[in-house]
Amino acid sequence: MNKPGQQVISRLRQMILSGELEAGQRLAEIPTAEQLGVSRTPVRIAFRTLEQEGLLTKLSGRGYIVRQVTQAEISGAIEVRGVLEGLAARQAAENTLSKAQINELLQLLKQGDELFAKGNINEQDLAIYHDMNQRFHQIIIEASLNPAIAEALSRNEHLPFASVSALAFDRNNLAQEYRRFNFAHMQHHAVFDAISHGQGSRAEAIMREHANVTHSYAKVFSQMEENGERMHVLKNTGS
Amino acid sequence: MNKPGQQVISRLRQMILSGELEAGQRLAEIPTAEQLGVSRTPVRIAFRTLEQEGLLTKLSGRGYIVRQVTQAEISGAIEVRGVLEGLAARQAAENTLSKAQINELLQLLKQGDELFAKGNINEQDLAIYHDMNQRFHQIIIEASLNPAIAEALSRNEHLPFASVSALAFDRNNLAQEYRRFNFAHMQHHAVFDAISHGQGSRAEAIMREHANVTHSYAKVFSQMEENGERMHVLKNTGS
DNA sequence: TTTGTCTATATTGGATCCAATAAATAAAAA
DNA sequence: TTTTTATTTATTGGATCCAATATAGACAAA
Repeated sequence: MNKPGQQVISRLRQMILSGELEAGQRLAEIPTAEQLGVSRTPVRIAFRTLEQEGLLTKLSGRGYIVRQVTQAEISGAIEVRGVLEGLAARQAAENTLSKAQINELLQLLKQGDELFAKGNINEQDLAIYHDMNQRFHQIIIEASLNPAIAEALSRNEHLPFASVSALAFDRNNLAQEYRRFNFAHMQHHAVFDAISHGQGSRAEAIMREHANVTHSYAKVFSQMEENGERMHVLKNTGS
Repeated sequence: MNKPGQQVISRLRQMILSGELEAGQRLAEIPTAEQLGVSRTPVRIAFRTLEQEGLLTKLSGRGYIVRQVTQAEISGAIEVRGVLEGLAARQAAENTLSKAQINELLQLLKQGDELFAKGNINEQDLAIYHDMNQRFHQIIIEASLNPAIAEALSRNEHLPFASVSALAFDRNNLAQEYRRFNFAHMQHHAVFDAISHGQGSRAEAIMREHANVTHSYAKVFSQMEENGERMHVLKNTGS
């Protein structure tokens, strides 16, 4: 539970995902152990774990380095996410949603509708949308009854935009964000409709296109960061 | 390189993949360390590594257990493989194959053609086909220029049939296997043709169906094993 | 015979130490 | 001044030990 080993893994993962440990930074066992106040053993195990998660790269004799993430890597991961979530939607359509799943999806869709019914959106709304969005996607993945999808998606959790829980928005242009997320939410409706009617190909196509919206946004994000502008990313950074 | 740690990981992985350590079997640090002639430290790290690879499941106070693999898990993983390799073929079609890639693919296609030109097939031929098949798929994944695909596929390497390098055949019915692999190889031709002509959707559809051939075969495999019949699986078991 | 409690055993997680290896720095030679 | 060699420092991998925790077995009571 609260053993130092698990805490070391979680802490380091959080430090990497939050940017506290920047890409390119070198980490070694002894200094890290001192910094975290533990012996080397849990740090050694944490490093290997995070290496396997794709967050660290091992140097040959000088510790580990926080992985640089390339734009091509992010772009490719969004494509992978698109096909995997598309497959999840297809398989969910081929299965029968449970009553509980239907009810929860309807509840989430209604929750989203209420956000957009106001005609505008603020950051608090977007945090709510984020949670609703995440749960909506999770249910579909669960409804696929295919553990390999969640497994394959888990490899993207550390990449900006490619994580199923990631949500990026431009805080300086909330009117545009309102329209964009409203569109995305209407895609949620369409996916649910397709799944409910057992329309696998339709569900898959919508869900793949749903991920492509993130794709174009990742490019805008890169340009804004080059221009020194800031974009806000909402995602989970916990273990 | 040949440090005990790496050897322990490789050795255990091989023992699991070969069936020497059977699904459901329990492993603990101390007896395993004794058996392999090392201290507990590399065994501890190996267990965690293999847990992250999906080969072991941790018990709460009694070591690890070799993971049981369900038929649904295999089936789902083959689906995932289909969409990922389909995406790879699509992206390869959207990129430009290098001269070297084209030449190697042509060489591999020719090699396969020669196998089938004889009008029959034996186990030695199938071993050659296996290597040719594996390399063919690898090139397409490389040509996609999308590292996330290989990354996501790597999660399936331990599952029967879902690994890109797996090739199953019924050694008691080589005439049927001849026809089946001939068909699969003609799909290779079709995929190459689609990619060469930049036909992304066509390439993706063929490749997805190509994986589905494995799908139906995995079901036949289950029935044969229940009937006590043996089916031969060619795949890589190395690290 | 069954259930509860206590004890013994098995097992893991972490700390510490030692040896091997890699990298950085200093000193010597060209 | 530059290059090569030697030395020092940093770092990792593995071994061993200790403490904590979980599990199994033995024993007593109902």
